[in-house]
Amino acid sequence: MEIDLNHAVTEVEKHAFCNGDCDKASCVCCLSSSSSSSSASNSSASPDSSSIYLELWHVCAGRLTSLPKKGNVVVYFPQGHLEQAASSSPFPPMDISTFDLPPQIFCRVVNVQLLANKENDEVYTQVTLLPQPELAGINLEGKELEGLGVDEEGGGGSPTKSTPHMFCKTLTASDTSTHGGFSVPRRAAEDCFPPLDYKQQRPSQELVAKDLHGVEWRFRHIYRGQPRRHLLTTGWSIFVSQKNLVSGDAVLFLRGEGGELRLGIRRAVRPRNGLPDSIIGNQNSYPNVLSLAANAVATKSMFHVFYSPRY
Amino acid sequence: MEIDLNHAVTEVEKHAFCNGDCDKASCVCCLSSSSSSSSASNSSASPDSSSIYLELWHVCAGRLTSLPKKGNVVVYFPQGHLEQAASSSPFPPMDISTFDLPPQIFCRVVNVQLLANKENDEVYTQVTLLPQPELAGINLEGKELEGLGVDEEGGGGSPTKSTPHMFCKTLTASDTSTHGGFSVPRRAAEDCFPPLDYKQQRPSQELVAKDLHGVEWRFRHIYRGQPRRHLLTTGWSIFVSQKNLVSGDAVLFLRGEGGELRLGIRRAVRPRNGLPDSIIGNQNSYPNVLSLAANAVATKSMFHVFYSPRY
DNA sequence: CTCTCTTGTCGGCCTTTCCGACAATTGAG
DNA sequence: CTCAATTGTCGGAAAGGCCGACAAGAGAG
Repeated sequence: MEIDLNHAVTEVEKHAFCNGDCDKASCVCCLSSSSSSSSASNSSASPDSSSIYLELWHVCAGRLTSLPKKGNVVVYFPQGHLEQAASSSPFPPMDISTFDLPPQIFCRVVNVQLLANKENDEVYTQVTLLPQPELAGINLEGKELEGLGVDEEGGGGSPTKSTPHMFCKTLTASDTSTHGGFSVPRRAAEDCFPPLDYKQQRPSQELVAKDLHGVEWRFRHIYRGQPRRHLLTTGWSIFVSQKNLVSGDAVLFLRGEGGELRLGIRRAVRPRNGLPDSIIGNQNSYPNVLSLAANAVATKSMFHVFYSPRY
Repeated sequence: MEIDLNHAVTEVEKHAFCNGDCDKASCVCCLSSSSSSSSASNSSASPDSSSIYLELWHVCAGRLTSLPKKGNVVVYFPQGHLEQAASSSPFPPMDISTFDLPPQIFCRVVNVQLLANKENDEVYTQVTLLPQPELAGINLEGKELEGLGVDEEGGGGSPTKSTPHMFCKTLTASDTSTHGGFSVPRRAAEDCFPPLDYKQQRPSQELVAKDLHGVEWRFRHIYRGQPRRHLLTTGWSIFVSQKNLVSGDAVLFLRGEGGELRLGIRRAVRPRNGLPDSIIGNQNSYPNVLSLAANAVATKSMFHVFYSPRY
């Protein structure tokens, strides 16, 4: 499973392209297609295709996430998709009979792109499906998939054991207040950050970590206080304010093989305000969602399904 | 002169490439070749090829700078180049007779690239010369050029009249202290910045200006105090610290036709510490400087001369 | 010269941010 | 339970940074 997923995404990045959907949402393909040009000191946006990025995506998505496998045949349920879209849409419910669609559509998974919303760092996937009308009559056993992203193998998709050094901490009031910095759990700091010289009185270093968009964040990591503990000071408050973090949200750090750091966020589940808070909701909502599928079936072409693993 | 130079640089950017010399120095070609991919919120590095960039370069270089014209024939003086290189080199002087070079080498100017050092924003040029052995005997009148960058037309190279809205201010102690912001000369603000609504008590706006590397800097521009004056507050101190500015250095702003702002710096001449403080010094210094020219003469191929207009 | 306009520097004050003190909490045994 | 390790929150202090006051300096007439 892990290997397959990695392959799938590597393919995506090789044939990188950017469609209209990328207008507001930052997508991996766009960013990784930016060349290796030397970038300015306070900017950087070119996540590599290393496995640590995939791991970061999965960790941000939550460990329970599983994804459809590229190349597999899945079943797309228009009704299910419509209901899901309706739940986050401001428009009144629509009648599925408007579209001349069968209740189940067999599709091959052509592509699975791991993406992240540029506005709020929400992770999501774009699944590219190609209808397979010749399979319309077969038995469902084994190869089925719900409309949105339940993998055949159940919950086996998170790359737990290939992420040796990572931690995730729910932010406290002190972490998010402007009064101080971020208190790093001891184990976390020792696992993920370069070691400090504990013989010094207040050993410190600069950490640089990239988020899902390839943006670099810099933090001063210091070991001080009585009792002594690990803290992130300078740079932390900027990160909190730019990402709009509040206590209850979580931040996570990953250390790659080469020692490079990645960081991501996982927001606390907040009461829904009824308005779609991400581009995903809009892309999946009326009147597009089913007409696109219907058109794909009619023309035997591909269509896209967006999927937010966390909802 | 201006038109020729513009053409020259446009050519450079069309056929953008990045050679090994760009390792530490940010060059225009590298940056402008980065595609139009959507960039992250706190990053941007893609200077366009508009004339305002050329103007910024010239203003940073100082108005007295003149440059060789692309397509012209110039005379390269190895001895002069060697002496110039020696003045900023830590190595002991060399004897020019080591190289089997004539005292004057007629060359055609194949290219003139306007570049900026990524580390310290120092402007410089890379002049590409092609030896013209068939001209070795002709008279010098009219078409001569010293080894490093004296144009045939003397000092006519700075685009003064095509830079309608710009200012340059030498920074005061107050401008560079952490205690406050930057006091903008009144004429300068009125010339270069969008007008404020003077009826308000403390009118303000956000200014965004790009430097030579295409990096965006944001400043709060406010008109306040008694007597009232223009100030840059938020964002200014970060600029000062990132650029390592001290009182005596100068900052300059340019407003383009479309209202877009550019800014550059011109450092005060500080006592030389003997060590070359830029990659240029190294590139021009022993043992490369003349052997590259000698090799070009022998193989009838091109060679490069780097030139810092301000020294 | 005088008068006005411009702008450099300063004190005041508020916010941000760094620091250790201390205590609440956690976890091992 | 007891004890030690960990870490959340706080007061204090230093630094950053916004404000107008004031006056030095520049320039016009």
